[in-house]
Amino acid sequence: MNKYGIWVVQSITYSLKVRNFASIASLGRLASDCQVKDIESKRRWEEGQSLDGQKWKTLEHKGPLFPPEYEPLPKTVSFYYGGKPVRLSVAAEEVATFYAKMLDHEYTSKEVFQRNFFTDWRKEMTEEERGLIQTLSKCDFGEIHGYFLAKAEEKKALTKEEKQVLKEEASRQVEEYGYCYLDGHRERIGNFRVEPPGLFRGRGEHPKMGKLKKRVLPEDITINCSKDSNIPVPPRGHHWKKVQHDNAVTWLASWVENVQGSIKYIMLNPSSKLKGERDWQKFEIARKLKSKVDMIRRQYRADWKSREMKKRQRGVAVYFIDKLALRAGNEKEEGETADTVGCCSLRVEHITLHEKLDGQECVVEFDFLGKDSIRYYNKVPVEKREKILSYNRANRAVAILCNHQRAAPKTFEKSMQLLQEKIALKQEKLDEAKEELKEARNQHKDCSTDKSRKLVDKQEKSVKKLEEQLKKLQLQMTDREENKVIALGTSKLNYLDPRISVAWCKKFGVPIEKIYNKTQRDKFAWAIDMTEEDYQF
DNA sequence: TAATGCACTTAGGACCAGCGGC
DNA sequence: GCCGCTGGTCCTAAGTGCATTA
Repeated sequence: MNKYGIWVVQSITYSLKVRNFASIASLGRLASDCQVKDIESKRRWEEGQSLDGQKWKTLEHKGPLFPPEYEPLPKTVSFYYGGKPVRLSVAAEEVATFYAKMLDHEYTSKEVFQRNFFTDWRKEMTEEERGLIQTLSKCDFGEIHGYFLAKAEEKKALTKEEKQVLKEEASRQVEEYGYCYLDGHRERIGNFRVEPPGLFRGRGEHPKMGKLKKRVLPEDITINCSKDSNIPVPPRGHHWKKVQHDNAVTWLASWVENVQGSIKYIMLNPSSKLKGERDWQKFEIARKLKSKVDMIRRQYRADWKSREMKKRQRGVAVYFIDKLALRAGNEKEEGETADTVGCCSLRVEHITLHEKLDGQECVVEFDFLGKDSIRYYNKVPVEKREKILSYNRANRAVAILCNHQRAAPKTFEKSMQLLQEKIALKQEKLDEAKEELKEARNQHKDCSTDKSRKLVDKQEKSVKKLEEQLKKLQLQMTDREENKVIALGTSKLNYLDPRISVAWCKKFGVPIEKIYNKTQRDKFAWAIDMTEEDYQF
């Protein structure tokens, strides 16, 4: 991700946390209303918080729990190829059962899923099997599928006592493997089981759906624990990939999964001290952000007027994150995951700009797939900027490129001062109008009549009008400031193809008089006459 | 400085137990 | 007793972002 992206991403994290201010504040009130029952337990969260990145002093656990070995199918259950029963090798049969178990799922109807499964399945076959089984459509997993359905039914039909035995066995496993000792506290582990083999189920249109998730062996697993603790014992006949004692991390065991090459971790349960502390810190950051958010909002608004395109883009990105709580949108490797985006990775096709939509002006329509391929669809009215400013910026960019500079006009400071006074006056009027509107609304609420309704309408219009006038003056000020030492005339008259300007005016409904004076219109009469809005340079 | 690695959080969906209605 | 609904838990994919490396 580029520097701009990283800055945005950091800002985003904080602004997303702002979303939680209301709930955090209410929780805070709730907490203060309650008696603190257990000061000891509070201390527990605060004790030993290390500033040097150490996450624990002692860590002891039993290692992860492995899924059961594959149990071959009974002789009576067969896989069929081209209508004939075929006895598969254990490795190929196991992968076939993964597919058979999923037959009811929509996944198996998807071409990508089928292709990935078949490719990976063939890798597990013997030479002889590979020679025989060449087409998925000739494969019949029906009997295997039926076998597993029957097994599920059998499980359902177990007696109460039999179910109790299974439950007790599960509890025993949790007791044995589901806890660790961290700094002397017995803590629940979040996921103490190694993920079982199966077929990868990505979300959305994932290019790797159906690929074989291989069985994880002790030899794949790195154990993390205290040096002086009882080191977890690997299953008989196996050994760990590595045993390390890194207290800068919180995980107990890890391995690399084969489908995406990412690292999987065994970590603590959210109820643990470690996770609780981090959660607490997260909300503390959000609290700090609360005092900065006004400044951030002022900053991104100021950035919209920046001469640098990067800053303007950043300003818009942060504005949308703030307004819509979009995710940051990191870069992703193409073809490796589903095509999903966030704020910074949005593409042109995800956005439609409407001058008017559903009675509102300047509406941005978002339509994209976000995290987990969940569709985001939203129509958002945004703050309007004067189009003339955009034109002048383009003009200015050329002038800067060509170094068309000028001395600041002698009257510049004075005229800016006047403009500032005008803005202040307008702001005052706007404030007054808002007060009057508030008053009118209150009166209408107390005693609702036609007259009071009309008064509210009138005041609303007045506020809107003043807001627009104020915005216009502010834009004028920005434009003048940016133009202070730039001579636009030369580039406008000599370097900018007037047809581009004319087409732009036509496309966006900007009167040509706004950009060309009488002399310029005469000079460019040919362009005004011949150019349509779709003109391409 | 960009790319990559690593560690962590977030979040959707599967699964399961409990419950009420029929 | 069966069935469907609901809510909680578990599982793991899919994000984010800091740290490290090239």
